Amino acid sequence: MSQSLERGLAVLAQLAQSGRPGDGKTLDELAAELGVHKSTVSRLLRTLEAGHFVRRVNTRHYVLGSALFELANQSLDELDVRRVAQPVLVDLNRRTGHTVHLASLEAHEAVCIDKVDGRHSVRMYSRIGRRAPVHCTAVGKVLVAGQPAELRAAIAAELSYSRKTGTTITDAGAFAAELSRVAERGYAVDNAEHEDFIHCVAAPVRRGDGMVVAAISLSVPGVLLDLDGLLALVPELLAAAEEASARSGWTEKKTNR
Amino acid sequence: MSQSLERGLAVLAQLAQSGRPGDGKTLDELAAELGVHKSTVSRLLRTLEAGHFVRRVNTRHYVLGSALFELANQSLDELDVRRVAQPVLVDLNRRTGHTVHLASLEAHEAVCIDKVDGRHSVRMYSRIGRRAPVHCTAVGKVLVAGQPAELRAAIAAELSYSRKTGTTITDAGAFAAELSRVAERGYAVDNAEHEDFIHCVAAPVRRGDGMVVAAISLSVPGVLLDLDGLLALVPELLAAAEEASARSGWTEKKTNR
DNA sequence: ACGTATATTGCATCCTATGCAACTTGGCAT
DNA sequence: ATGCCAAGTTGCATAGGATGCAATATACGT
Repeated sequence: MSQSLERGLAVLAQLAQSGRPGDGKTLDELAAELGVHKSTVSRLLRTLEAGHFVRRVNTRHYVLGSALFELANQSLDELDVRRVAQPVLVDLNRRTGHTVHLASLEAHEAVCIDKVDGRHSVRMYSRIGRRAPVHCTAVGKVLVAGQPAELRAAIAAELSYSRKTGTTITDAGAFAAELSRVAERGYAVDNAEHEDFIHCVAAPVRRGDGMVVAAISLSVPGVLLDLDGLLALVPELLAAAEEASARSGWTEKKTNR
Repeated sequence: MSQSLERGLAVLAQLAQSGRPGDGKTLDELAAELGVHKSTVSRLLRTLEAGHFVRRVNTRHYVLGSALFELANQSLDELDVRRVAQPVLVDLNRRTGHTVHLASLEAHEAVCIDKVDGRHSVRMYSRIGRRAPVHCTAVGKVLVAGQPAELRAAIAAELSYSRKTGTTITDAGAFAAELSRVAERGYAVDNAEHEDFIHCVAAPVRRGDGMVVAAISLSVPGVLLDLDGLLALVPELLAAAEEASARSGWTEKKTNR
């Protein structure tokens, strides 16, 4: 393990949590937060600045720099499924007015790779790049349900099933049963299992060989639309997921599951 | 300067240029490209993987991971000017059908911080996070023209005025004259100075105290719309920039320039 | 099952990263 | 304009981490 690389990445993570957007952090603040000497932080910042990962906004404050944005966006833009799905997400958002996500599986977590905010100003956990647990999110259930049996078992064995709300699934048996329901009806539901008061439904996006490579979801707080109201939107969600799948090369007659 | 941090960042940069989207690179490939031993790369990857900056897509290939996307997007989302300007960009894009950018100044370069693609499928240099020279881009000219005289002079002195196309400004005197024109008419033009066949117009976005903090641009290839056609859209661009400025707290009567 | 390619790890060594202290620079109050 | 103090930078000695090599382990293709 590379200690100074770890420290450099920790500097980036601290700068991302500035709390004072645009203002950044001073060298002394970073040193205190990371528990290393300010001369060490000064040298790390020098390296990060040279590579445009960090920049100084005045003599005293540091913020994240454009190299980070460029690497991240370049990589996201190259994700085929994200590119082909984007017009579908925008359209679903336009028609329903609610927050739409696209997520993919990374090891045993769901990662948000695109997001279109709903008409209403709603604060949610999700953010592009952010990982979420698969046992209690609609996208997570869809992604795991869509993997080969062996991989599903391996993932299920690795999960910690931590409780997030009163309705969270907290054991492997209940999770397996839920995955069966997801496979059977072709979509998943998150009944405020991950975040209190937030309901989601998600459906799979397949690529040419039928494999589930992403999940599209609709998320909405219960105060705006109750669960029954959200379930009424499932046909539109399924249609959007099929459209995104078609654009990824999938045709329905290939489905064997 | 921190050598192993530099190497770790170089790994990230190499992975961003995979050339085979989604497929990633092997340990041996990275070692060859970076000129270091594969055991060194193995340890760097171990550290990057632990922090989710990198992930393995099978036993042999590495791709950029979600931590990068999360840091980048978290930070971009916190940029006030980007957040308030976004609906304005989307609206300008809807009304004109062309590619709209939002850029800010980072040292003596323009950085794209938001982008809405035009209706036509057009390949352009710009990408969120990517830096561009200020002497031959419309956003660059607007950003520099909008800085205090002392900073303008310092920036102008630092530029290398490298030629990009047949119409690029290549000396300081011509650049200063161009900045005067920009200040006088309130917008800038890029007459294929940065990229052949691509024309742009840009206008300033101000914050509450009148400082220019960003620039909005409209970009279009000459085959879709000639320069005269693009100039006819300047009133809509100016209106959009004023709307974005208003949302950033600027009111017109504060302008002294 | 076997051969080969690729990845990982133990180890010795070199060299880098570190903290400390001194020095420099910048901001602020007077 | 000046002085004081806070913050940032740098020289240096040292500790320890990063490195490459070689051996070993793992994975893939036939």
